[in-house]
Amino acid sequence: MPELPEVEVVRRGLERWVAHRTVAEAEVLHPRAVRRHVAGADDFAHRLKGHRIGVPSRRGKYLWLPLEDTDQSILAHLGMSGQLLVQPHTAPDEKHLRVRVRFTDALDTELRFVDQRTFGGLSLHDNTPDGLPDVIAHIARDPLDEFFDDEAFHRALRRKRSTIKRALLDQSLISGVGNIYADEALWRARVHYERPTATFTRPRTLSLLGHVRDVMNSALAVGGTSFDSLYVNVNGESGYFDRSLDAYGREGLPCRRCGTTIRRRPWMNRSSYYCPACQRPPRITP
DNA sequence: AGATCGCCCTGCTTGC
DNA sequence: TGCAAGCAGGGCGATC
Repeated sequence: MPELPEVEVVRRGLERWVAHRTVAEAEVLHPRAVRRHVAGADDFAHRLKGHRIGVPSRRGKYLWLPLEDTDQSILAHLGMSGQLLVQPHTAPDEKHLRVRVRFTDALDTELRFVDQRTFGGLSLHDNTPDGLPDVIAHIARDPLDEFFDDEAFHRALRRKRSTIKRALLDQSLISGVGNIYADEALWRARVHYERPTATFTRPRTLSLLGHVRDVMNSALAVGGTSFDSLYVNVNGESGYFDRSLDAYGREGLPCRRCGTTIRRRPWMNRSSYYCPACQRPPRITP
């Protein structure tokens, strides 16, 4: 499941292998992969043709490739299973290949969007004056963004009548955090996933943000080592970092801090993993 | 109007 | 053994 660290690894790969190349031709093999491009697959392909790719950017789990000499960008979201791969022309088509982009230069590689579950996709959008695609203007800055405002995040938490994990997954409050890194950061911060956001003190918020950043930076460091010149990204899963997870996916295993058995609880049609001793449930108020 | 729910999608795993 | 249910889950539109 690509979250911020995995998407950043992809962005870096694109910067190295795709930036500054000119599109010769784009081919959409599955219309659902470009469903956010309202004008349709043919329009998407047509508009890419002949344009040079700029330096890729990222916010949260979204990344985009500016089209030079236009005021537009190719927006990409990997969803659950999406991959952006740089492959030799001769590599056989992947089973779930959705979009192919060929370039005008003599390099023997092309860009491929491969996505089994098709939750992800590519689309073309106008940029806002800030240079980000207009359709993601509502996505908050992510915790690795130098302009992320910790104080504003704390105030937003205090205003909300919600619980902390919902807030961490709310991409309009803080972006880039998914189910895995939410559980990991909460475990590190010793906070239960259902703690009401209104109970957060400033030190607790800042501590949690610190753990969010720590776990993402650790994952990013490991993701970098799995980089391969053929593959722009990792493998679409958690990369090598899954070996370092302390909570997510560890139901029935001992907490690495206190030895108590890690629990899994159904939550919002997914799962929350936590240590019942380190992460005490909030007191129920009548 | 903010919070919550349901749907989209496929392949692997689990259980009867 | 075979089939079906369960599970993975981000984001967005609909609903309360």
